[in-house]
Amino acid sequence: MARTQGSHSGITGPKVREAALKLFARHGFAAVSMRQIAGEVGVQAGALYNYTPDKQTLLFDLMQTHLEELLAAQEEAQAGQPEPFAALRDFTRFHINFHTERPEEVFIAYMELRNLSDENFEVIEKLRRAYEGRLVDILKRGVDEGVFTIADTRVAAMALIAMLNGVNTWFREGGRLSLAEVQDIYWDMVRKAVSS
Amino acid sequence: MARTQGSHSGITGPKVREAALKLFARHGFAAVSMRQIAGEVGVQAGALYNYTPDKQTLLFDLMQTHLEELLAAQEEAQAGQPEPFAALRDFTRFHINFHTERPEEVFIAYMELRNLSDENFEVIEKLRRAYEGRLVDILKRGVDEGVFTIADTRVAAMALIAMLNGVNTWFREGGRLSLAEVQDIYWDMVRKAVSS
DNA sequence: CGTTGATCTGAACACTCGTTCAATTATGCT
DNA sequence: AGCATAATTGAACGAGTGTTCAGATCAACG
Repeated sequence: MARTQGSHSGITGPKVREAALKLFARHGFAAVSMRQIAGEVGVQAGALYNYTPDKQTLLFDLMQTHLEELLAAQEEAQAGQPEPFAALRDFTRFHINFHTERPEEVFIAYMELRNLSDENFEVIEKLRRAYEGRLVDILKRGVDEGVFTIADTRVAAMALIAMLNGVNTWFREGGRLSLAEVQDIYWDMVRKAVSS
Repeated sequence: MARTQGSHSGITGPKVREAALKLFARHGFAAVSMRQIAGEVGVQAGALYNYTPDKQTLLFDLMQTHLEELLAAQEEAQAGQPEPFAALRDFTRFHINFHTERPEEVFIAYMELRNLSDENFEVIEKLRRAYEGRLVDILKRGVDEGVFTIADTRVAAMALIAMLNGVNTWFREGGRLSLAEVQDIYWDMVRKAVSS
């Protein structure tokens, strides 16, 4: 056997990314073999190399795509909100919404940084910092306009993002709280944390 | 060659744990081989099995020791502080202090949970929840006494711990901010987040 | 000083790993 | 219908995996 019936890069390609995403998130990059990914796709290991030059690049592509989508979505959600208070509220809700919708991507993007090569790490780190910068900008504007009271803008941004990321460790759709309730609870804490 | 000069379980034992700690934190459990650990200790791989029944137990022991020390240290730091406000302040400072002092242990305890067997995971998870419970208790007392205003105690505890854990991702001794300054900045945010 | 038990080596076992590639078959265009 | 090319197989490569264990050597105690 060689080329199989119905095989098409437009079908197998996404399948490979989905399988890698699922398995990397569940077991970790280093613990997942190319043969496992191939098995999940329904193909032999060799076939994966039509879709990625190597295992590491497969991981990198997943991370890069995720972070670029994050930045694009955030830009759209925030589009032209000049008021710092409303901007921070929107950022909080957007962050929770986007991250709970993509638990696997988020998990990988935070857990597998050390499995990236130096060059790949730099690219990802730059994207991560860009997102962080969006929040820093909002906080700075709020401080300038006297709306927020913050001891250290940079630290506050890190603290708030860490807090919001925490949602992913426990939130499950259909649990005790709805997503809207969670968003309200966190916005309440964020709001108070930057108030006087 | 066989037994080497100066070899002693009282020396090699701790060396093995230190090497495993360092390497697991740096490269991840799955990416570190027993031969690498042995190399770091200055011994052949087989000798490690005088100190652990297998690789997984080595990881488990590191996590368990860390969490038990965390619980013990927290208990001492908090000893008989009845006032919720002061208790929360002490908890915040203690948490930051303890975690920045042990970045490797903390990193492993959060990143390598999925490499634990089911039974080992349960043990670690119970310890983690016990620590979380300490904060929940403080928050509940504060709410009962009317000192804190919190929408959801459980969620607030998760959010605050996530926020405090975030310190470890960026704080470096000798950087722009001293540990005391960081503690003050975070306490300020924690305090406001649970206020009315 | 001799002996016992603790400690380590070095080789071996049975797999698994990421990656490559010639051969083979299906698809899509002319 | 014929042909180029896209997609996949299956075997192979060399290297590395956790773990076991007989045999060798050292430390400590009587």
